[in-house]
Amino acid sequence: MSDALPTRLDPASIERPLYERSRERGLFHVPASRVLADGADPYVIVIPPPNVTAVLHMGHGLNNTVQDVLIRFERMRGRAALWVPGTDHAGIATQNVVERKIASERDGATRFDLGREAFLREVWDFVNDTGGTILEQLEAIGASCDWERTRFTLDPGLSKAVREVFVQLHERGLIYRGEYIINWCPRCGTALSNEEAEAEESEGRLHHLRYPLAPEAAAAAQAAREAGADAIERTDDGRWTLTVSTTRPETMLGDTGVAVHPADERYAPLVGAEVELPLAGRRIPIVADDWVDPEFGTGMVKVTPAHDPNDFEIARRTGLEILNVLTPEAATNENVPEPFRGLDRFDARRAVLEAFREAGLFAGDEPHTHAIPRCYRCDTVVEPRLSEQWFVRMEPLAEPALRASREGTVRFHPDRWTKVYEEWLENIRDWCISRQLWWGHRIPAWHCADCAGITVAREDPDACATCGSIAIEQDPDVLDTWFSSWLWPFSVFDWPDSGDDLKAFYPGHTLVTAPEILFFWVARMIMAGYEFQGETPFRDVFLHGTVRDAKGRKMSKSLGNGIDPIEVVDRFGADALRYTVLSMCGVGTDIHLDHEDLEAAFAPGRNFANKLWNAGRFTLMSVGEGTVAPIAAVEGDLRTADRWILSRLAKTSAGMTRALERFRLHEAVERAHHFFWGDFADWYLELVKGRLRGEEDEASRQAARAVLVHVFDRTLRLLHPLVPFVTEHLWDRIPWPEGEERPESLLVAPWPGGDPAREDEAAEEGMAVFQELVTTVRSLRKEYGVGEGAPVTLVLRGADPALRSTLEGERSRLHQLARVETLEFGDGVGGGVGATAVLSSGQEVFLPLEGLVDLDRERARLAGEIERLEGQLQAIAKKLANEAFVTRAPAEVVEKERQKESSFRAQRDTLREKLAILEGV
RNA sequence: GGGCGCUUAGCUCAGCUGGUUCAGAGCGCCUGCCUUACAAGCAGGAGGCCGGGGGUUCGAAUCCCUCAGCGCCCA
Repeated sequence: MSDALPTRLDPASIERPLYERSRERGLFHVPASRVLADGADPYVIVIPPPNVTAVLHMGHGLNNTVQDVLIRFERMRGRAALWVPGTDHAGIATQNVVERKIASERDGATRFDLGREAFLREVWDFVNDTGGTILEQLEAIGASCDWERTRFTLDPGLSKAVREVFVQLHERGLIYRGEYIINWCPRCGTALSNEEAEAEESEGRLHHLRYPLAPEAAAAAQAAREAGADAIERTDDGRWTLTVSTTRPETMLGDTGVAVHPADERYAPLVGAEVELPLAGRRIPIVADDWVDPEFGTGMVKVTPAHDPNDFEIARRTGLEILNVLTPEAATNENVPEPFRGLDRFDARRAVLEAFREAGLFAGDEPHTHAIPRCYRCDTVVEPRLSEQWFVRMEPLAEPALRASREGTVRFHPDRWTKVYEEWLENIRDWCISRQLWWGHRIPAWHCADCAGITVAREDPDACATCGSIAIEQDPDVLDTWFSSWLWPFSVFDWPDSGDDLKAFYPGHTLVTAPEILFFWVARMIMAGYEFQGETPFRDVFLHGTVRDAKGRKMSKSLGNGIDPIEVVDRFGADALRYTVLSMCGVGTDIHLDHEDLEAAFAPGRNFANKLWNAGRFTLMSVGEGTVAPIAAVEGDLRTADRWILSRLAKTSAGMTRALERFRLHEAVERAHHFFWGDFADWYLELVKGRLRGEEDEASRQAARAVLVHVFDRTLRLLHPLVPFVTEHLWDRIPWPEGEERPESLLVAPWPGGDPAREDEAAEEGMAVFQELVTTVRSLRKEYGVGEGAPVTLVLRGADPALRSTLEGERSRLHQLARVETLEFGDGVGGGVGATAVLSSGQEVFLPLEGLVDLDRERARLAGEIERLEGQLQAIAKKLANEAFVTRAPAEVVEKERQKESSFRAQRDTLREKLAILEGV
């Protein structure tokens, strides 16, 4: 394959075909037999399933790029690397979308107008039409998922798993049904779990309301007042009142009591007395309960058992009545007096406050910042509501999950999430799993009309398990979507059927996700893993940051600050997208991308891919068509530069391996970049140009070709997980060393782990001197405006014989890299007018530039340098004079300081002498 | 209220187990280059009390305490 490559990479023309080819070759697919029969070491990632109706955003882009890097890395390391893709049915979200669609298409029709069956057909049609979109989009960014294993949480197999789990938990007594205060979204019309009700800080008001005490409580009120109860007051008309505070005044319509702390002596006389609840015209008792905080507010709280979880508990303990005053839509219901009936909760709030003002019972209000829970799907303010729901008892499930992190079986990266995870589990609360939706897994429980018994079964029952009646009806509710997601690590492998896939691929290895769903999903998966498989679903949890815009705001549809990854891929290529986000993917840090300037935002990736492309072009062109020898065959002809680049390669390979193993993707990218761009392209390619052109002997040319091919091959392997497309395109075109077997594809070419035997300190030191010399000459030339094309003479003084002979051999390289026309050596410090600098080892670098060098400027420059060195020397002298340092610091550290001192001194002395000479001119 | 994290160049961030000519990278900026792979590039440069204060240590951007500012999670 020697088709000429254009000077610019055109990602659009190469990416898709390469992806299709790899897929067709079956490189993404991992059959269980790879593990069970061939004994390959499995490496398994299950995708965090995106919502089936979602379209790809940058969060997905980052998340899946990270997973793909890990999968490609482990695949190259020879493991059976399996990445299972799929989607989540996303109960509320999907149902909302389809409900809106129906409403707009059919004149405001609701799902109730259609009926359950017809509505579900609509949803399925919608999902079947649009459901595959996001997975196809993943292909565009290069995700090497095993597409033969794509799963959907509503697939028959996964639905079977959900049902099995429900039944098993029910059998174990871990699922129960009961009436409790749950989080209710009045807009979605369903219960939510605690995790789905997201608290949001907001500025509200705390209202103080006066409740009159019943007349017969006057004496008790008097006593309380005397006991220091400031909240007990007498109004102008002689009535006694108490004051309570609330942020939700409308709930007072459902108050059934007022509570004080039992040990609060101020209110002791009032316990048992009654209050005349304003507006409602009811009498409610004052009760004592430990939950009340005497320090907070007045120390008296109104109790609204049907609309507050704490109040509900108080009512249970003290026997207060429970009165529901809101409809499912959060409007006031028939349990409130006529004037307040049928009002939306916020209208009711205003009406109640107004009524209190009119009655003279309003005791003022004040600004109050508090956390208001909102529905995580539609942002509506969640209403605590008394409702009969299904719950999972979580404490027994949490125990092994907690132990897993404490014992290090599951590790979080970054580590600080461990504590967050453990604290959540330590304070675990039961999980409300029923949802009043239609889209999802219907709860496998049947209610009997005759005996009220509930039948929970794996197969749909014909009769009540308790009384045998056939008057049974399935529970109308569906399960929380997360109730299927938490089974994902094994339900994708056909559990509860125990087939080869489960044997081969469970437990998995790495989970890659965002911290937002640590509780929702990650913790629950671990719990389910232990409960149903007896072991953790994965060992490592990598939690990456959030993608934000240039101002640090989270990307969102409503802000319009999102970036469409597909647009990025179309314009700059998947490689550019991947490289860019990876280069910013520091452990635990968010990623900032400017949505208003995609060109700038993705420049790092685009530039890198293009640079690689061009380095590849050059390599392929210069190596040419002839046979290439393996490295071993040219060992005797290797030059310092060859040994140097092989040494750098070895260190880079080892470093990248370590970085990827530790999920330090940003570091892997940085090492790759430094090696490829800084060492390989900037220096090695420049250094071998002449040899490749045949400016030296044939052996040197063949050695250069061999090293170039070898190093470039390994470089492409190292870069492949990061930028899979451009690397594969180039790799396909590399000539292969004679006698070596070419891997089937770059995707499965063995990962270069680093060869310690190739690390070569002598070569690195030699190159360092050469590089310093070149850089110094370039810098001096620039300082005095010697044009880049203009040749110059270099006088190097004080070089030892070894360096001298090395540089003798590099004359042409010095010419090429720094336009050094003539190289002269000398001893001592030279006279003459020109530009001077010193190498770190003290040799004088002198460019005779009569006429170009401004002597005053040169003197000032040298003086400045001398001053800088003096400063360094003083600092070191101080250190070395410190006996504590010399005796207590490790010997090699002290030795290093001594070396630095002698180096600085040599540099300074040379410059001083030079300056003295110039001052005499 | 409880917990966690962050603060290093104009911007976004590295800097691991305290010690390398330790203060770095990318982007941006300045100067010069269309050099036979690459102007999406090359060469050279400017730019920082490592948030403030205190401590531990022979030695602190790095460890500890404290203050300030910002952010996140839980109640």
